[in-house]
Amino acid sequence: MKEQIKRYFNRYVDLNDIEIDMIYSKLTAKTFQKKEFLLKENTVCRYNYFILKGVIRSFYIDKKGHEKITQFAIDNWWATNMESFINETPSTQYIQAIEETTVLYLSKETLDLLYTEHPKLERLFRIITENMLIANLRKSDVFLQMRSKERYTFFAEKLPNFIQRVPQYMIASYLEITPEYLSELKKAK
Amino acid sequence: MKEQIKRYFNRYVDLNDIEIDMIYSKLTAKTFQKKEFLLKENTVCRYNYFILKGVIRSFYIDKKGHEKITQFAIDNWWATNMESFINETPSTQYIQAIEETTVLYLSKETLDLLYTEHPKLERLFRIITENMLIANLRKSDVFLQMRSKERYTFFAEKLPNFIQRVPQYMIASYLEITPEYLSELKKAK
DNA sequence: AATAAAAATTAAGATATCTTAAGAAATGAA
DNA sequence: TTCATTTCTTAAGATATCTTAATTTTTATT
Repeated sequence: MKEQIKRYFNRYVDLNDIEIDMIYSKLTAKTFQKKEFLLKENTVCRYNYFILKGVIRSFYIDKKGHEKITQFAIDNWWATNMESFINETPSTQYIQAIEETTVLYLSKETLDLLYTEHPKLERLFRIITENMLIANLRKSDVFLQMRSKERYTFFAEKLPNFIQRVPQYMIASYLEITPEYLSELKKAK
Repeated sequence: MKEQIKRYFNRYVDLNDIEIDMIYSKLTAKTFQKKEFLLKENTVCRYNYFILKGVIRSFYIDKKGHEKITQFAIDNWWATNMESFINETPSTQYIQAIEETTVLYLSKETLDLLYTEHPKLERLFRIITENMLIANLRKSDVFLQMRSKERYTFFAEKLPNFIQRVPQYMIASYLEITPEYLSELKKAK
C-alpha cells in the first residue's frame, strides 16, 4: 500500500522515505463495497480519494431521472468532485464503487496543511492537477471530433479492460449514447 | 499593467511588492493585432499568455475543414494550449486574437524556474490550474445537460458581453452548433 | 457613396441519435 | 436448479441537428 503510493508520487516528484512516511500518516485507508457511495448528491465532497484498487464512477441524475456517467476512475487515479471539494459546495454528482474498491483518502484541511508544511507536495498536486486538466481537455476533444460509433471504437481500443469490468450500459452512458443505440452500433459493425 | 497582474495574483496568494516586481520582470508584454496568431497548429506552444486586454479564441480545424472553437479567453484569463505547453508536444490547435489583444507571457522554462525559486508561485499556479480544471468540468456539464438552444440562452445570459464582441458564427462554433441552425434557434424564440 | 467581403438568414431534404416498448440473454440469489 | 433481477438487443417511429445552396444583411474598404 505504501509502496504503491510511493511509486505513484515518485512519478512526479522525488520524495525520500521520511517524506513518504509523513504523507502516508495523513492518509486514511478504506474499502468500499460494490455499489457503495463515496459521495452523494447535495453533500459537500470532503475528500480526495486515491484509488489503490478497484473501479468507481462519477455520475449525476438528469431531469428525466437517468444516470449520466461523467467519469470512471481506476487504480492509481484520483476520485473526487473537484468543484465541491475545492470550493466546499454541495456536489451535484454521486461517486460510487462499481467493484469493491480500496482507497486512501485525504481531507481538504489535511491537504492544505500539507501544502503549507511541504512545498514539494504543492508541486506534486500542481502537477497532478495539470494532468487532470489535460486528461479532461482530451476527453472534450474526443467528444468534439468523434461521433458515437467512433467514440465507442476509440474507447474500446484505448481501454479494453474497461469493456470487461464495466457493464455496457455504463459505458454507453459515459460515451453519451443511449444503451439501445450502442447496441445498434455494435450490431452494424 | 503591473497593477492589473498584481490584483489578479493577489486573488490567490499574498505577494508583496518585491515579489510582484520579481515576477513582473519575468513577464514579457506583447500586443497582437486582430486575427494575428498566438499559436499555430503543429507547433509547440512555448508560452502561457495572460490576457491584459482583448479577446482570443482557441480552435482546431476539423476533417471537413471547418473551424471548431474550443475556448474563448478575455481580460484576466490565461490562454495557452495546456497539453502542448506542459508536455512540449505539437499543438493540434490554433490560438488567435479576435480583437487587438495585449498579453503578458511566460515561457515554460521561466515558469519552472519561478516554481523552484518561489514556492508561493507554485501555490499560485496550483490554484489557477484547479480553477481552470473546474471551469472545464463546468463547461462539460453544460454540454452534457443542455441541448443547443438551452446552451445558447445560457451562454447569452451568462456572458452577454461576448455576444456583442464576438461574431455569431464563432459563438455557434463554440456552442457546437452550425451557424445555420443557431439562426433557426434564434428565430424560433 | 459605391463596391467588396464577411456574416447572418432561410428553407428543403438528409441523417444521427433518441424514445418507447417488448422480448431475450445473462447474472445473481435462494 | 429455479426464480428474480439486471443487462442487452431489436425494431418502429419521432426528433434534433446538419447539409447544401441561395439570398439578405451587415461591415469594411476604396
